[in-house]
Amino acid sequence: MEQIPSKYDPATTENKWYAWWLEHKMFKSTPDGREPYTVVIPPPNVTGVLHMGHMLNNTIQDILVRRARMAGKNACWVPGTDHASIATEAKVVAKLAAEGVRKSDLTREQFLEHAWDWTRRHGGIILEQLKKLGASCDWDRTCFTMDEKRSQSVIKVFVDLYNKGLIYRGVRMVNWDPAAQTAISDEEVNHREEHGKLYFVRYKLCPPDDGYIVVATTRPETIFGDVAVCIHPDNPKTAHMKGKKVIVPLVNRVAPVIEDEYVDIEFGTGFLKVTPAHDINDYMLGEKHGLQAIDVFNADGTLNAHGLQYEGMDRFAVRRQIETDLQALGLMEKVEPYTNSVGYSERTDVPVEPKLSMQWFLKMERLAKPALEAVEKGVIRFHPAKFKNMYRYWMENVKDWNISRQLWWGHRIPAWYLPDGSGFVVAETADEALTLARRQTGNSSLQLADLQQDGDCLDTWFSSWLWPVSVFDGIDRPDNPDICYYYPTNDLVTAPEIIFFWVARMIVSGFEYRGEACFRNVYFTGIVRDRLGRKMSKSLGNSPDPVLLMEKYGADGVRTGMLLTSPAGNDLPFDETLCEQGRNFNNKIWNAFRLVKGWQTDEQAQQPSTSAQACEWFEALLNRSITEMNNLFDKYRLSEALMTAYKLFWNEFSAWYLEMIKPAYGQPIDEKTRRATLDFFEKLLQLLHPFIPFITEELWHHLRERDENESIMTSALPRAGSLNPVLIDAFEQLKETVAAVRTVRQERNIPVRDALQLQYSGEITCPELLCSMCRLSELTPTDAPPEGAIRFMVRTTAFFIPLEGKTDTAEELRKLETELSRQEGFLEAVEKKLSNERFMSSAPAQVVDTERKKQADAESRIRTLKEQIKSTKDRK
RNA sequence: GGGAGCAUAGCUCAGCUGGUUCAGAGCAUCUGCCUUACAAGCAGAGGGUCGGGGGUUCGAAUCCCUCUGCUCCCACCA
Repeated sequence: MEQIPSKYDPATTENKWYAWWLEHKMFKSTPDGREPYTVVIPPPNVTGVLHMGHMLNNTIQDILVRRARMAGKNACWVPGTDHASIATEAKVVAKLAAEGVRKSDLTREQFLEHAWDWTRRHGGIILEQLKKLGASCDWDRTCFTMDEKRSQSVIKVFVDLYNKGLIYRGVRMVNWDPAAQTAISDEEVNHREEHGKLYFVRYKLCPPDDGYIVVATTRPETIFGDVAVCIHPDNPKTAHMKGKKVIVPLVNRVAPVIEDEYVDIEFGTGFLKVTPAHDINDYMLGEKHGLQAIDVFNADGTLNAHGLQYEGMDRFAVRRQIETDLQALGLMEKVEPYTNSVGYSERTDVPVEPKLSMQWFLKMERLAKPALEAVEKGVIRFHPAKFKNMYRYWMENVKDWNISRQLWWGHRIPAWYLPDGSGFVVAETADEALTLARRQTGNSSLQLADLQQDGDCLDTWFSSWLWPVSVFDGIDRPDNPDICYYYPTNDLVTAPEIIFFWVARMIVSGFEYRGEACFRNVYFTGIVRDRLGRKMSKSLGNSPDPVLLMEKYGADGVRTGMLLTSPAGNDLPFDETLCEQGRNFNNKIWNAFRLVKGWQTDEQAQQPSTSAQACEWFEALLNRSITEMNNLFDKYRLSEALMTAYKLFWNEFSAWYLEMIKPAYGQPIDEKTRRATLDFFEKLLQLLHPFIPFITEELWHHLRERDENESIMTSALPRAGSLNPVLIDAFEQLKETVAAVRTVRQERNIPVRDALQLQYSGEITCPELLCSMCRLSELTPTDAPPEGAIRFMVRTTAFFIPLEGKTDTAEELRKLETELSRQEGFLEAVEKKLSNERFMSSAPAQVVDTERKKQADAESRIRTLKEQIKSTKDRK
């Protein structure tokens, strides 16, 4: 044993076993006769690096996958990455900019070259990091949302949906990201409260009328797009303006005063400037009243020619300048501080600009129906279930999905415009497009060069929404063996933040392309927060580097740390001390192993009765824990399942069981006990393996001889045998008694090596173990407590330790009397209950029985306490 | 503005359809221990009137109402 160090070193073990698992193709899955268990990874950004959220999410997936594998299922965890079009394109643009190259100077092909280069250079790092974590993905199945198969699936789906009449093109007010220069969906906009200003601007009346009205606005820079001023038809304060015209400042455009109930009478001055091109509500007003929409911005957020002398200036610079200029012109009534919420782009974090543009949309109403129903009816279950409400609300009010993005990095929209703007065709390939175009135009001499493919690409989610189907090539080859076997997948583990972006849409596509739900359960993880409760983020710099954490505490340690405190749907307040706790736990296992491994066996030796009892007890306890863990896993309460195993190993197995059966130093152990112990140890390792795969694999191999290709990974999860609650309770009483004796030793400063005599009055359990665990020289029943003994009670049994001279009578008496009055109070309450007729008549018999038992126990305790007090007093 | 949820020991949480596994767990704290598996440890102990108030009931952490304080989602009044 000397050669086994007392500190477990995870680094070598973890690298060794991961390599071994890969080499032995342990994660590989192919369809067979077993029940499949499928998980698809939420594909991380291909050029991203591992953060704490990934750690949590992937640890959970790995636990579920490993457990399913040990439960005899054919477990398949498909890894992959996402091309993340906006984020990646932004990074590439920034990189080029740093080199002095502007995107606009490059052709699409040249830019994509750079993007692919970037992807190849930074791509897949995150997958390597997942391997450090121990992720048991079938790496041969690694997919990328822009690899050939996935791209083909996306295009095929687009064409299919177009042909079904579900995809259309239209001008809409979209959220424009001036930094990324693309439209983004509503879901990609985050609103933030912001302290800004409310400007009160004078609009002169159109001659012959004289004077002016005051309009309140937060965005004076959009004044160039003003085409009307709107009043509420019933507002007496603005009624005098009905039918009049005003002159928009700076541009001197004549604009009518229109009436609409949309205007809030209470707000501002009652006059609302109408800028249909730059505000979603104004846009609706414009539509309703037949107003022109004048777009005053360029794609990058600078003013265009409509902005007159401000042309080329940034929108925020213009806002400041206009404030000054209007003041100079005497057209600024006043400026007030004002708090309103401003939409920010999730990807680039710049304020979003409402902008009119031509986009592609997917009609969602029909598609959403089966997806809504599946969750409502529980075909797909959410954990925790509270997210059902959110989902329902969104699905019932689902809007058409803007699927086009004005980017190059992504799947290019497979639409080709005909010459002369006479329409377009949608097809999977350019050749098919040409054929279609020729047919549509009746012009058989049409050439590919005459067609112009749409320059936009598809929203990233338009590829990831197919993920559970496309990773098995189920779009292109819907009858292939993989998709038929692995689909529907079982569990999806993801963050609630992307329930609409991704989860809902996957469910939609699953029904549309496979006719059934894409998964059975969705486990929503929480957000990883720091000690102060802040979300961990790159910009705050409050996120520890997961790789460094794993180097410091071992992957097993970090996994334990992450899981110890993260019930589904709850945020995880991360603290490095959790990893420390995880590491300590692994070290505990390591040292328990050192003990067990160090024993010599004596083939001849008889099993002591204490060991026999301990074995019987621990087996019962193990069975109970297995049952508990099964229940917890069924409810996806993984933290609690881990805690159950943690306590079983540390508190029961190490602190009690091993102490009970441990032979004296240097003494051999009997074969029967040794075998039972190894068996328990093995089962404990198996129960723990999904949580801490590395150390359990290592020790499983050391525990006994194994075949070369055997792994704990594919060993069968232990099943629960009989529970024997009576035995477990007997041991609980034993443990309470042992603890009580230990307390006496500590309080009286009695060294462990001094044997004690113990007398008792009442029932005791497991006397032999009590003797050995407490180092008793004598254990005898008595009716007459000895003089001057230390006394304590466990349940209804009184114990006495004769220790002349070691007792403090006054203190003893005080304790006894405190306990007596507590017991009397308790008894009083119970008796009150039992004498209450309404209780007796309405409470169930079982409840009444337990009350009676309580009464009897309390009476017995009181009797004993009184006797003790009397004899203590006598002694005095 | 609309909706959902939460509030239990210093911290993170468990407590299922009201009644001894109802006041729990882990960590932290305190007190002893370097007891040949483990000081990344061992043994023991303390700690909460279950956010406030009211109600239903024989009985409420648990059900109802209300107040307070947090969190999240949706909408986006210029």
